[in-house]
Amino acid sequence: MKTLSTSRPKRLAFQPKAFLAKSGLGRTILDLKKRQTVFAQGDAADAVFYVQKGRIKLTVISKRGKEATIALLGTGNFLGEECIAAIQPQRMATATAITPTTLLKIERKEMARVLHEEKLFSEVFVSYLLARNTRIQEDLVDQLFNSSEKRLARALLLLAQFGKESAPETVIPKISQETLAEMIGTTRSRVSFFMNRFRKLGFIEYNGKLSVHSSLLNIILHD
Amino acid sequence: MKTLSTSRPKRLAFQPKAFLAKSGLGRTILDLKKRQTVFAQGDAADAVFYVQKGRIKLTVISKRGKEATIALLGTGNFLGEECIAAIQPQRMATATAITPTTLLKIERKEMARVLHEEKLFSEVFVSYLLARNTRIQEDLVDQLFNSSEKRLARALLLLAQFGKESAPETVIPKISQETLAEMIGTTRSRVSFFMNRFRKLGFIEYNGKLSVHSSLLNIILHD
DNA sequence: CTGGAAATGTTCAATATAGAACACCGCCGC
DNA sequence: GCGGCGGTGTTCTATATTGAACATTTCCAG
Repeated sequence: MKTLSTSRPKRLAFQPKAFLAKSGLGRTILDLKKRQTVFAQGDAADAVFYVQKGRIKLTVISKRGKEATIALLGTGNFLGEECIAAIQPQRMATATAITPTTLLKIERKEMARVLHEEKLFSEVFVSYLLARNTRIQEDLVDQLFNSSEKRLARALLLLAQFGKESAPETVIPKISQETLAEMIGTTRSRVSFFMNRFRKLGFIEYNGKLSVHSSLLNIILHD
Repeated sequence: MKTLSTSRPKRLAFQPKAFLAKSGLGRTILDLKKRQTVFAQGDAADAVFYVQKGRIKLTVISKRGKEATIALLGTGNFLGEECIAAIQPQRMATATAITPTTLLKIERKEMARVLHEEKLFSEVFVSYLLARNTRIQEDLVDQLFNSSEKRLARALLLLAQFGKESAPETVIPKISQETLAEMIGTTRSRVSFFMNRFRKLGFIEYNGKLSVHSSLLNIILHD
């Protein structure tokens, strides 16, 4: 029942779609509906995916059946890279579409080949890995330092920026309290509690749509 | 006051020392004493380091002065990779030697060049990034799912394996309860409490040296 | 050897959190 | 309109955790 991570790709002068097409890769295109899964935790891992459009949720399930959301991935993110290095690769998380999504599928071997032969692609991929690294690390630090209230504030702020270039006050795509709880590592009742507190304080608003006042939420987050 | 991460490099047929020497890199060798710092959080980031020998601790400090240990890095690990991708790179953590340590220093530009021109090096580096990624992710999941008691058990198990190939019962290099607390995200008094519980239960022993019975600790960890 | 610093064991009250339980929507299919 | 059913708001109790305080032990430097 837990997690957090809305990875934002670096902006690069790189057209993966065109590139992948040219290099004979990415011939395989997957279209997923909401709630369809790309792969499940424990599956054999033999391909990497690239998010062309849409949103993917990465979740892990514990022995006790608790669920944690490791990351939300959007356009320009890679998925399932773990298969490249490992000897006998297994998916460590379950990937599920949370909106209609288009993916490019790249077979493991192909990925290895392109990584070797295409400098530009390789460079982009390394950048991506570095960015993701720092993102996960930030999430970890957040967990280590902050209370669940602050983690929620941070999660909302990150969601507000997801896909957008910074906007002071943003409408957040529909996301259940249950998922939020999984993202920040707490219970739904706790999320409900804080959401209402934030609302009373005027940090967020929601009837049908959820919108946040980033500047105000930031105050909570930074003390 | 918090964290966790003992990254283990993949074993690869690759002699970084020889390689770096050959490619005209790694001319700069740093020898650090215990407690010396490589770089500090907030510093400008203009070089990557490679651990030749010894141990490095990565820590982050929060606004409130709490400290978290993000990772322990040993032989074969890279350090400060974040400078490669970012536009105006800043060190996100402080790196401190916890044993006498030898590092190879690779200037940012040099790193970029080698990454482009040396396939083998590039491959090793990507592998490293992937391994580190999954390691941090595991730490995050650990935080999201487990209680501080289990996190401590996990930290001890990981320390026992650090550098070694699996050993059922291992002596762990000296590490303070304070650092352990920073690694798993709790207080020292809590660590002390659990350490004594583990000792009473026969999971660990310590007078001068600390040694763990991996199989027993594993039971705690996996329920 | 000796004083002080650092690490450790232990306690305690104040809080935060988990987890389960229940009522209440609001929407949708039929 | 009638059931559901998923998402919410809310409450409550048992635990876990913090954070500070203090005593004791270990470790060194001089």
